[in-house]
Amino acid sequence: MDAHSPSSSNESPWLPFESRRRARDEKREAVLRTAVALFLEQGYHRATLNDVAKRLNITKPALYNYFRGKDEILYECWSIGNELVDECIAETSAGGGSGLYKLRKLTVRYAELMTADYGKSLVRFDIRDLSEDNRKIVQTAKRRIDRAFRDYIAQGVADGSVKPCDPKLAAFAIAGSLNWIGHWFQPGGELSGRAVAEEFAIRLTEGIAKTTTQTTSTRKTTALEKADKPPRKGNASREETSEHHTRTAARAAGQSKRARSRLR
Amino acid sequence: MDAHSPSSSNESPWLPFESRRRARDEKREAVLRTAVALFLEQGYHRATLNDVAKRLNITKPALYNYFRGKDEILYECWSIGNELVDECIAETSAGGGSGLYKLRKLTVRYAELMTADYGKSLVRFDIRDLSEDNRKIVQTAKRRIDRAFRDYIAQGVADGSVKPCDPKLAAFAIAGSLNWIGHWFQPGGELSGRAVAEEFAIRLTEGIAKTTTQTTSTRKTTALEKADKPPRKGNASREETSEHHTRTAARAAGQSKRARSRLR
DNA sequence: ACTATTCATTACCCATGGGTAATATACGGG
DNA sequence: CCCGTATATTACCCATGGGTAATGAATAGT
Repeated sequence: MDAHSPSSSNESPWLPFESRRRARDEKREAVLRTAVALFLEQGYHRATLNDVAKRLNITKPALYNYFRGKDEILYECWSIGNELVDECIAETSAGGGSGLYKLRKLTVRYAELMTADYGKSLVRFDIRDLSEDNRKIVQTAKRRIDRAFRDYIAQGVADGSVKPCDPKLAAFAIAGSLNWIGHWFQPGGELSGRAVAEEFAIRLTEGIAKTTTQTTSTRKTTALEKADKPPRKGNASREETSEHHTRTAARAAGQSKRARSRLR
Repeated sequence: MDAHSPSSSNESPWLPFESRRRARDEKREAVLRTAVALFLEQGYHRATLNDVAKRLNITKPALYNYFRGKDEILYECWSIGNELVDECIAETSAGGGSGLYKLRKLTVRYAELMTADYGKSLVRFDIRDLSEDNRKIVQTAKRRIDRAFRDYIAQGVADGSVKPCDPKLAAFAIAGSLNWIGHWFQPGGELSGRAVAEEFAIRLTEGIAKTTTQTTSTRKTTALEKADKPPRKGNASREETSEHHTRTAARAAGQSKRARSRLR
């Protein structure tokens, strides 16, 4: 599994340190994966830190090596989900296309996020369980997501791909329906997350689209095929911020910007 | 306020008893009104029974004269909301009309419910906070609501008022959007509950309706005007079950069927 | 080998809050 | 006038669970 055995004594003295740091981050993420799953299946208040620890084969105080407290764990779970959404928005905004095209693209991706744990955490967790500071961050982020939907709709109205409507209410209607997926979707059902996402993307946007899509429900192509401007796909401006851990003595310092690894 | 002063000694010995019972029910409902408001604004777990009592100018143990415990209060709040929904469904099913008409009727009413406290309790409260028995009741009721949406859609597909689609997914999409209203709507905003309901009814059904409604958003007529079969309005089969209190010695017996007074 | 750091454990603290017991007050009926 | 019922209060119990202190076992670096 690990490629760094401590056999060769000198040569690359950084690796042990790096591998330690990596191991630590992996454990941190394991805590979050376990926590988000447990918070979702039992609810934040019913799930105890003992439960989380037990599922990881450790004890409660060990968790405090990685997090300041329960609410910080909650926040970090939410934060991962938020990063995933931010990526969706960034990619959608970066790629071109009509307002309708962007709206559908975001809808598909967002819907699929709602079928996975970290996505669900965005809509199932209660903002009031967070600290004052984190709560403000979350509120701001929520507004940003709402803005994305509204902007795409407004853009679609402007460029003619979307029927004239109130972007605010339309965004509420679409996002609400998507958010609700996070409440009812259970993996293992008859529908895969992807299938639900595709279906919802069509259903939710056909009402306001100028170009009426055929909804025969037996279609097997992607939800985006009919959008009026497929963008050139390829390099989508992968900005890699390469945030570095400044881990010093302070145990479990507030490191809300975790290394951008392939989570989930 | 009360018309029953104890001056005249005999004549109508029932009244004092009746008035006591009425007073009791009013207090019970006052508790529920306060509780639902508090549970919504603070969340069930953060809101304590002391908070509820304090807001009523009483103390915590006094609540136990009316309810067995916190979870029962939660259940009763939910139950009132559920009764309101049941009335909507009953009236909608009783009145005639096409599938689309019924779907829109239910959508409008349900949306408006979501803008009020007892309606919100249907979607904001966590089923896992209830006792085993009550949880089963709630789950059954939720399925019944879902069934209503699906039935109307399927009926619409059958009678040609709704485009062919998967009733299950369409119902999820519509109900999800409506349920989400209970999460974001705050009275006192720029939009009234009724306005939101009307707008959503149009927006959510126009995607699957065969008869495309004009969505100019400057329209001021009701959401139902274009439906293809306005039913004869009038006596809508008011079944009054006339449930009676069997209040005996047992303090706060399980009286999940409260007197059907004008709540809210 | 020696030492410092990391990370986990056991044992504990204690605020919170749902729920109960004992008790006081008001009131209707005989 | 007294009693039973209903309803409220004060004072308390105690299980729960987040969080901490003291401590022990690995491991890296010199």
